[in-house]
Amino acid sequence: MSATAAGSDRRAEIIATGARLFAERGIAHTSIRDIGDAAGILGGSLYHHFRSKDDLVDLIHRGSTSALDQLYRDALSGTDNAAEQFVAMVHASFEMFDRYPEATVIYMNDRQYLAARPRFDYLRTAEERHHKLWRSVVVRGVRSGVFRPDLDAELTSRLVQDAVWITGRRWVRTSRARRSIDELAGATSKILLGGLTG
Amino acid sequence: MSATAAGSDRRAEIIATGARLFAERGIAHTSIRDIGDAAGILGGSLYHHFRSKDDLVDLIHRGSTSALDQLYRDALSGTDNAAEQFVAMVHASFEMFDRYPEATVIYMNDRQYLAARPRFDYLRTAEERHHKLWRSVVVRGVRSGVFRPDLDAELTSRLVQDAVWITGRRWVRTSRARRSIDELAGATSKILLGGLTG
DNA sequence: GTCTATAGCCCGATAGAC
DNA sequence: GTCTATCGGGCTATAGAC
Repeated sequence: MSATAAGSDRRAEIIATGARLFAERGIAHTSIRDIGDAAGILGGSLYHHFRSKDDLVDLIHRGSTSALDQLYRDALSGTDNAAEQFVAMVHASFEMFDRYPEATVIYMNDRQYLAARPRFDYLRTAEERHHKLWRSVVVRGVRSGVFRPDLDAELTSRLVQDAVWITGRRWVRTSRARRSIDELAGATSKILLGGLTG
Repeated sequence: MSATAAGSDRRAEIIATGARLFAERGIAHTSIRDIGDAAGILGGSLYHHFRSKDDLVDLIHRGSTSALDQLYRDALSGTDNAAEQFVAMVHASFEMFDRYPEATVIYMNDRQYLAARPRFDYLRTAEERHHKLWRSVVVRGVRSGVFRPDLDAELTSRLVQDAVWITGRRWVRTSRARRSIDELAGATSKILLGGLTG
């Protein structure tokens, strides 16, 4: 249906505009009118395409969490060695940052906005689901003797997960053009892995 | 003067209430009326104590940056060994998180709010000033052979500074009672330092 | 599908009584 | 020093014309 297709194009364009502005200025500081202005449409008219501002926020994040689930699954299934799994998890994370840069930045910057709304609970549960994976790699590494025996699994896994995400945010915002994700993932995993094996 | 002293007490009480609410819910999501309710006063009456909401935000952060300057100065002056300086910098950071927990959390969560207002430029310049210190330790460590030679100074120093702060935020919010700052700083610096010397 | 126009709400801040 | 009362403005979202 051509009407639907044309509608989808406009819709996709507006989603992209909203994602860009939300990532640049934050959700709370970007009004519906701002998005309308940037998309060449009046604020009120956006409600023909979306039911609410949060629907738009939701559309930006839908897909990214399940994509990361799949990337982490692949990262863990390739090997049984904890150090190799760790490096693969770092690379998988940066692959996601590269595919969903706006969702990455918005999630990092607007945690409080998202946490205050029950409809975005799926983002928090995804983070906890992924933390269990990071934690399992740390525990396996300690048990198998690949990582140092004195690591606190909870502290270590939180630290590496947080460090990878915050490095990803910085990269998306400041140096995406200058440095490839493989370079960055390699340098990041080398530092963090050295701390676990050292 | 007793009137001034009594006024200062009330003022300090309101600052503490504002700091708590800003840290819990975020600045944008905490209204003047919210602070008034929590302090047992009407919103409008707060303007007898402060000129604006941002004045209150400012009072919460004033002092913490210069205190951190001093802590870092002391950390660096104690030794010339880069590894020891690194551990001292981590400890200094957590000392600051312990002394100014609300300022720490607000700074981490409301970066966008603060970055959008010129009056809070001093927070960003402080972060850059402190980053130069982290970077100098990394560079000194590489040059003196204490750290691995292949470290990218910019990436590494950003990573450790970010990782320390985000770990501090998590600690302030979730486990301040359960774990002392010395324990946490020790575990954190051990992991990060291992990545630099590994 | 986009427009005009506005309802309804919350916000920061102010004026003046007590 | 706190109150009552309110101004002026921005916001999300809606109703109905075109």
